[in-house]
Amino acid sequence: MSVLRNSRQAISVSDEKLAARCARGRVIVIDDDVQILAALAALFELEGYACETYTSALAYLDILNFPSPSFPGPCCVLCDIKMPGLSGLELQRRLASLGDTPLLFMSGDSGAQEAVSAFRAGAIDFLIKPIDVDVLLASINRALACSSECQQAQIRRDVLAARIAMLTERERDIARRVAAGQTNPEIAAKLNIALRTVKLHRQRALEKIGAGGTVDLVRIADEVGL
Amino acid sequence: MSVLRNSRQAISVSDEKLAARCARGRVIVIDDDVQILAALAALFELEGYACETYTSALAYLDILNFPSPSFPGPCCVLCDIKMPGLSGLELQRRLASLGDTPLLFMSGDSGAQEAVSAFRAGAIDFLIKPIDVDVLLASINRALACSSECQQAQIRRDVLAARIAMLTERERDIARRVAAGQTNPEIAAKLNIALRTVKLHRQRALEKIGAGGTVDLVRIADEVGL
DNA sequence: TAAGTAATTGCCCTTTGGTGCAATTGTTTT
DNA sequence: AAAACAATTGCACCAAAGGGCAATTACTTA
Repeated sequence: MSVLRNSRQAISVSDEKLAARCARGRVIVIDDDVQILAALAALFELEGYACETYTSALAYLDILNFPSPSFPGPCCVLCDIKMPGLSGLELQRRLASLGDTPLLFMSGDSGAQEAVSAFRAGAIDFLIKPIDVDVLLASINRALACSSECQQAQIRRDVLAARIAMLTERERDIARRVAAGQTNPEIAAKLNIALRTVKLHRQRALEKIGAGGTVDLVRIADEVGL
Repeated sequence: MSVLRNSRQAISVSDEKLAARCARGRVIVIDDDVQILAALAALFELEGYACETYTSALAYLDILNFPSPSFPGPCCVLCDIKMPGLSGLELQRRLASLGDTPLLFMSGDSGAQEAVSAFRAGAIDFLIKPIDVDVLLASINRALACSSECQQAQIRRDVLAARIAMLTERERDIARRVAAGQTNPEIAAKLNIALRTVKLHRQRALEKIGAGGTVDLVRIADEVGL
């Protein structure tokens, strides 16, 4: 039932459907039990999500090393905590430095200690087997919603950061001062340059950043820094 | 060893020391085992924190109902999860609606389920007995630091909210529009009032809010709303 | 009823912000 | 060396922001 997909596969005719599913949400399931993988994959696909399955944490990490073009959309990882090779908690440590994909754990007979470690390290949820389907789906929904938000915010930050990167040193400096509330004459005095020069840099900075006015600039400065 | 303190007690000569301890951090310990309470209280007092102990969740909630003047400072609750009467998780539910005091749980033989429930409901940590003293203190430190941050932010928001509450409807409306980037002439046109009037309200709003300029107003508006 | 508060407006003046036009200088890239 | 980019400045003009002064109107409160 379950189809193992990785992002390296060639573009095929089924990609349209896959893209649609990915847009809704992509669930990455990692478990050494193939039966469970199959069952979960079937469940998630039935719910309209895209699903990728891996039989080990390493297999998943391998895929991540190929920054292949994947369909956009929210994404979360559902991972068994007890697996041969890399355990779930170890995977979590390695993922932490990479991105901000929400991580959910599944556990059979683990004690409280593992759950605590998982949450401390930032896990978004910890599901104890036997897992209720509704609870699982609700949890996955939360995780995907969280991922979606993060991604949107990240995209916005990236766009703005790219624009800010286009500023020259002078422009950035003056934009910073403007965002700090300094007036043009004040800035001119501080930098020992002509008022006209300040105005010019200020204007250029606003243009490059794409801020409609000073008010926008302040918000952008507070959001992504300058 | 441990001294049970509640905020209703009369001001006494030892209050200076207590105030100093509270400023460093106040740990509220709830456990039905008096031995443990005594030991923890001794530990925390030794570390320079103020410590209040309660033998049941209800006893603590009772105290909260008397909004008595307490010394300011960061504060956290360390609570056994398994207690007669109100359990730790039930206490958590009731506290959630009250304030944002960080909550830490202690647990002897609880399963993962309780830890998961605690974290889902926002617990800041979950300590499994036997508890390592260093781990405990580190966790308490995190919680108090968190509390401190929250309190500072809350105070700031309260101050600003109080100022904003002094605005008249007109002033608030115009401040909103200014924060949204509208110019005085635009606002005047929208509201069908004279430019001079807009300027006056704008000026008054900035004064009352205590914003040095438009830049400040934008930040305040984004932080506490208008 | 008198005082106080809030909203309103006009006139006038200064400071800031926003731009166009034109030009100079130094550095970097092709 | 020519072209391109960044920083700089002067002059002039207009729009917007910030206030001072004075006055009117409507509504609420002591």
